[in-house]
Amino acid sequence: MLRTKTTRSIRAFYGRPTLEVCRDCIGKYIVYESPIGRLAGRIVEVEAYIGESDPACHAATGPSSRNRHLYGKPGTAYIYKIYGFYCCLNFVTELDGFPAAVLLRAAEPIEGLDLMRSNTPTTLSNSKLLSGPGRLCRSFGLTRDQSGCDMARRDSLLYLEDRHEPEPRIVVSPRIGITKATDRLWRFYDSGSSSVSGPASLRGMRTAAASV
DNA sequence: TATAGGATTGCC
DNA sequence: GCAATCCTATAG
Repeated sequence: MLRTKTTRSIRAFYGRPTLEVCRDCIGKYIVYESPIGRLAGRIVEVEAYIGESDPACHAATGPSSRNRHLYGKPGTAYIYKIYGFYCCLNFVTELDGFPAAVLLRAAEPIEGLDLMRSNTPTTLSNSKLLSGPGRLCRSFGLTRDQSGCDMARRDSLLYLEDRHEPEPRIVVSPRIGITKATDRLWRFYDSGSSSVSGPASLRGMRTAAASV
């Protein structure tokens, strides 16, 4: 990653096994050069959704108008609306045509906190502005209008950035908020971050942290 | 065309 | 604990 590299090499970052991409995302930055200014957050929690054989993946029932971006090139943003209120941001992984993605669930606000607050009237503390997939999109001002954008392009307004910081302590757990395939340990988070989403019982250090 | 439910959040 | 609110998938 990412900005100093070519579109081809950025594409290669996304075009790998989803669980590897998940692990590599923790501690990286999600940046959005939004209409009202530059926003950035340090990613602390993601989940993997992998293929039509994953019952919890939106591609579980095959291609449709809703999930078509999942079948696009790695690095493609896939943003959908949930519960009629919120949006969730994913980016596509693996091979072009294979439906898999990483869901961004939480980040620590780094740049543009005032802009985030202007996007979302809220009483949340700073550390919680991007804590949860709905909050992340709301504070960033991301909607389905940005779905399908190519985050691997060097001129993309939405992209990942590597600030070459030490790798954080990464913990894995079952995915949360779903009812199917809850046995898969496809959620990854930085156990040292106060911005991880979910109840406290799902944010702490685990002794049985598996590796990818 | 009708209806059920969802990768959530915030307030009662 | 539950309502809010809308889009999609599925059934009729």
